[in-house]
Amino acid sequence: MTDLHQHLRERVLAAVGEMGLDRDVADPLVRLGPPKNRDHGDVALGSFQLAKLAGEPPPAFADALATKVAPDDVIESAEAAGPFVNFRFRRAAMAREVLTAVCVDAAPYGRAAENGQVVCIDFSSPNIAKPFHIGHMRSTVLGNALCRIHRHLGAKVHGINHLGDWGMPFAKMMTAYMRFGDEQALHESPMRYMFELYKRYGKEAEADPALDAEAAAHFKALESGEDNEQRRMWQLLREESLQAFQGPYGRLGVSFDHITGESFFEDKMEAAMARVEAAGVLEESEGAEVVTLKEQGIKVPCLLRKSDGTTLYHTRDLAAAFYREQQYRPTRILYVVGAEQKLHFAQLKAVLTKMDEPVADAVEHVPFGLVLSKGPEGKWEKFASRSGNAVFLDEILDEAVNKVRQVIAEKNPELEDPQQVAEQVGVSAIVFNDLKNGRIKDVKFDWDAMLNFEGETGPYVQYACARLSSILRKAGGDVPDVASVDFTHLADAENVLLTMMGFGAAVQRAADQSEPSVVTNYTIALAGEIHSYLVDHHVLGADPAVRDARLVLVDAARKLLTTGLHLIGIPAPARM
RNA sequence: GCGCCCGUAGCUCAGCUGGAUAGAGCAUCGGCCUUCUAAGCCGGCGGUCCCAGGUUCGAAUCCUGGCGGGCGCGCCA
Repeated sequence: MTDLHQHLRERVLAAVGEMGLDRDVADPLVRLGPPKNRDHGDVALGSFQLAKLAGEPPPAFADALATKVAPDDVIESAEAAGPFVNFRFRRAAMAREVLTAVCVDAAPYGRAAENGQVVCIDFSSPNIAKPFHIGHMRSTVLGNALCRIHRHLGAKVHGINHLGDWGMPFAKMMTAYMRFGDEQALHESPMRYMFELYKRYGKEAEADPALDAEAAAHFKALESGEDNEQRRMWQLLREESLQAFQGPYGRLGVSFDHITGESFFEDKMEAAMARVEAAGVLEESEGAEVVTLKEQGIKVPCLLRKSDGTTLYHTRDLAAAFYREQQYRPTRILYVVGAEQKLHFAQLKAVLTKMDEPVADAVEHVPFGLVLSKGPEGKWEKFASRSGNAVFLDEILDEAVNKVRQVIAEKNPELEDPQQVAEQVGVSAIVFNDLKNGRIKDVKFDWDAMLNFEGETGPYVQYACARLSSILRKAGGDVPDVASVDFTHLADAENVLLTMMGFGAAVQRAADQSEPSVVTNYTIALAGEIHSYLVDHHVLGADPAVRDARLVLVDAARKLLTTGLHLIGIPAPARM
């Protein structure tokens, strides 16, 4: 909440108090929000519930409330409109509040002070025995954005890459490599080659079921902890793939605080199992060790040890939860993992609950939809890496970057370092597209839409930043001191200012709902206001006092847009 | 079969947790470059908010029941 909103809220509460309502009772009913239509005012209050409390008809109550909130140096007007009260801030006050706060980097526009929250974010976590394809991108970019958003709000964030470097998928890759692998080919192009092995294994295992048994045996040998061939194989493949993954991570601007894959918990699983057993919830079933969860409302039990004695995904996630709790003391642990694994995380949380472990409350699955591609009949269908039509992320990014390069050649041929800008804009277009819609929605991977850089796209927002940067550059680089600005000159920038004031609320909502798209859409809205404003408000040609005020506005808008983009992992080039 | 998710303009989606006349972008049609980047701006067209009940002063939003699509349901992750 901005200072202006805080002030308004105080005034409304005082007025409501004068009207005979108990302040504490009324407090939660004072819900100030943006009005349906901006023409109505800056902030609206539906007085239905307050009126009910006062025993008056809403329109009469709204009328009385509006007269009680007299104008002051912040509030310009309060007008009743039927059961609603519409408030307007003084334009100069809005400009002062926003521009000053942005300028000194104060919260909620700038990064907040430590707030005591500790948030673990388990994201990306790819199965490194598979190629890094488009499907891996969602968790990666969503998690990266959530890390940045929580950090901005003052949380201590632990971004964790819980690599899938253990278990059966890895064992299958080992088996394929040990049967028909070639070290030379592996070194040449690890990701491509492993994808070939992956496909070949799938094909051969279909014809020869013995392959899966072999893989299971290899996994058992690996998990024995002995220094054997399997372990050396595991090490080799793990290093190669991890290396190969650095490419995509680098291009996406993603980094991790901890890369602790499933294998990291190899020596921590027995302790975890002992803890489950000590809690008295472990049962034997058909030769396996399970925790039944009927009383938690989940029909299927959670398997923690297979009948051949080896561990499972759940075992490692459980060990990881204990480890994170003891190591980081998190208030929240977010698992940014596809919606198809909902049951898995419900089980994980239920097991911890049944064990009476407090960390259960921190566990929070952040599910997201699938990536779909257009099928032959125009129907949206799942990307299937198994059938071998997986699209490598690098190819997608390259295609977008190439398209951007063309656009640059066409629109801004004199741009220096077009290659770097193309990379920044092209990769962002793909990332932005992924973060634009609510995460639970399936992403429709539509080349035409993604390579169109007009409208609600990453380039659209970056373009706004570039235009602002250009103005500042042409002004000579010196932005006037905020303290010297006559804010009355910015009355015509009310739409920009109002939108800027919504920044904090957007970031907060994104964090609360684990929904980066709120920030993405915010950047679109602000960029739109800026584009509109710049059309008929020239900065450099204006009278000195107006010019100074507008320069400060431009500088603040650029800062805020840059921050917004940064929060979703996207750079803001100064020229494009 | 059971559980969960989704259903809003031709297409892709918002809709701030129940409020005012349901909003954007794309596509389409029309207008705007002698001044800071036209990857832009302004306007037109376009709606049975899947259907039927219910709760409420008020429902796209909450509840029940359908329909359509998707995902999941013990030794994979």
